[in-house]
Amino acid sequence: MARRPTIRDVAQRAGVHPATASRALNPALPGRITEATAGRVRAAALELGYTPDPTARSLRTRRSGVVGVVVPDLTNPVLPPIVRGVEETLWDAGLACLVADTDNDPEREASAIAELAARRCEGLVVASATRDSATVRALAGDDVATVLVTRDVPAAGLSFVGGDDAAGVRAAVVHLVGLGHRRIGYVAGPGDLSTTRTRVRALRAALAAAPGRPRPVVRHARAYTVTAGRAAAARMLAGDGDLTAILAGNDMLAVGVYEALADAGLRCPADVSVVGHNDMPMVDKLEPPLTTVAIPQYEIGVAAARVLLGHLAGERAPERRLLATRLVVRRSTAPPGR
Amino acid sequence: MARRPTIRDVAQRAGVHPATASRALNPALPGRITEATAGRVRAAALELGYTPDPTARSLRTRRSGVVGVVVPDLTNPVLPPIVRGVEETLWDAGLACLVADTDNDPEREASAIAELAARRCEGLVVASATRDSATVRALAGDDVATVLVTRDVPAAGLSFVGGDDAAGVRAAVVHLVGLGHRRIGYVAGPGDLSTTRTRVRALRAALAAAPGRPRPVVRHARAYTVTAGRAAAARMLAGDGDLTAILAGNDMLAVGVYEALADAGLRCPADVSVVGHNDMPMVDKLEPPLTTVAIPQYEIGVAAARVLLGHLAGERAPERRLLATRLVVRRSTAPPGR
DNA sequence: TTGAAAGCGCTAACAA
DNA sequence: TTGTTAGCGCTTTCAA
Repeated sequence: MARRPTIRDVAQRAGVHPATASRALNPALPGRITEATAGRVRAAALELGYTPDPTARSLRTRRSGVVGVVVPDLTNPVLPPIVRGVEETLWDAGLACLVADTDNDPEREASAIAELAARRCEGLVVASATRDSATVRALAGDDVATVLVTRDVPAAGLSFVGGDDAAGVRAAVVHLVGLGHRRIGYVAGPGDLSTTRTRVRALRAALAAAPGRPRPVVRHARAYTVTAGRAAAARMLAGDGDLTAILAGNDMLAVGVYEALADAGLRCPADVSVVGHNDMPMVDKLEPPLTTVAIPQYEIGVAAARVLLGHLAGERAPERRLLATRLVVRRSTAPPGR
Repeated sequence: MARRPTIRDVAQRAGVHPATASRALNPALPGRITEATAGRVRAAALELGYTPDPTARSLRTRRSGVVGVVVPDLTNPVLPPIVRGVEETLWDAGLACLVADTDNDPEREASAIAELAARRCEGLVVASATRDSATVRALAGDDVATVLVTRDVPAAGLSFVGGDDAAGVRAAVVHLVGLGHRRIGYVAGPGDLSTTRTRVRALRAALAAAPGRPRPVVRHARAYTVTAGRAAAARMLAGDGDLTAILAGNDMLAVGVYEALADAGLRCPADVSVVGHNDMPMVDKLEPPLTTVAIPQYEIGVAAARVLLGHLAGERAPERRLLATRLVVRRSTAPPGR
């Protein structure tokens, strides 16, 4: 027998009907089977090295056992830990992950999601959504289980899992204000991402609540990249030269801020303190090591997978989970004017 | 019609037989179709929003359209660019990627590959292989198309794509020797990985060819991680205190070397020069910026995907592709004894 | 060029 | 508890 064994081969060998063999190998199916026959079937399956054909099973059960994972850019160090959390959790639940990278391109997001739907993914984990993504919003109408990660789409009625960014930014501001800073700038990411909005809003609120109500100075970078951060920080330093601290929308931008400071002949933290967001790998090795808002990346991935599993199990109501963030103080922040 | 349209719906609407509709929508199939009927079928498909069910198609054609990608640890910054190269190239060829992370665990590698095989992956891209992986070696006997990436399994008769590490290490040694270094240490990775072997062998050969034939000092780290690198470098410094330069098996280890030097009160590059391998993201932001052997990560991924596509197209002979590496000189290397 | 019939491997529904 | 029948949606073979 050169070809792979089928359930019929197993059944024949065990002297039972294919349907019986199927039930014996799959206890979840309706119909109790004698332990005796079940044993014979299992033995036959083992001897033949039988593994069920997932394609045939999918066709019959209408369940593919596959989940789509859509990421904006796997090269961004924040994402791999999240993807790992998703992947490991789903894998343990018997689901495999089809990963698609959109390169932050809405068109590629649309085609990726279409292709994943065409492949009959049972669920979708989407980390690439812009706030106004029509593609993602359309998912809410579909019956496909969906969880947004990190990047939310307001009012889409979809589940969302991310870090509690507002609390993180608040802690960062409290930290800086406590050190004595009153002139604080914020290098934000692109405005079409929910993360940016959330963080900027939290910044404004935190400053409004701080002693002396420092005026928020906000500049948007064109992307969450080092070069974009450098450019935005340079503009900020040119416009508001008296800043003593700069928060960055994420760690990539923070590295850009470092570069802009160096360009301007300013030292960190002696002249300007810097705070990042995400605590991505390696930022503790920068000079100076970066103070940043740590988000539980792996746990976010795990939580997203769990929420998705809930939807696949029949839970219809969308869920929002904000996981605790934590300010990690390193050497990029210090009292001003030293 | 709440349910998705099938080929029968399309056929009915176009007034033809399902088989005809199938042929009309899939020109590659045998049997020429009149442009007139083909047009009607296409129109019907468009109106109904028909997309073929990949599951049913797979069952019939025995092709899943899915490729498995097995990585040792997505969190390692070298891998994401490679995975992106693989994923984008395969996606453009109409293949989707199932990604599995083994966490550097041979057992998980075995179960991942088994599961991917059970899911009828048409091909496999394996970046997790240890030199003696029985699981991977068994793939050579199977008929499943396989490409090893970065980590080879000698004599397995499988295709391999990676960087030209030997040339890279040679260039690094030439660079150090040119600066005047004669006492050079090598912090190697685990010995069960082909990358480690290749790089260590290249180091020995390069030193043997250098003026004065410097004696190679090699210590193995237990894993390609910062902490393991730090420990190995500490042992090395304790044993051979007169080293003026240390090459590291990869950039993670190099960061560990930085830490061990700091622990020992030594400065880089004033006291000891350091060279890494891979040029992973952010190592140019370390203090000092790391001199390292750059491997074309994304291109390696693309090349691996291309080789796999070749196998899927019928090419049986295994292929070996070593992509050019390049020494990137930054500030972690300088003449000795300053 | 098109239609008819069959079947990929599995499991759901029903019957015994 | 087990067997029978049928069919998931598609494509392939064969016949017209």
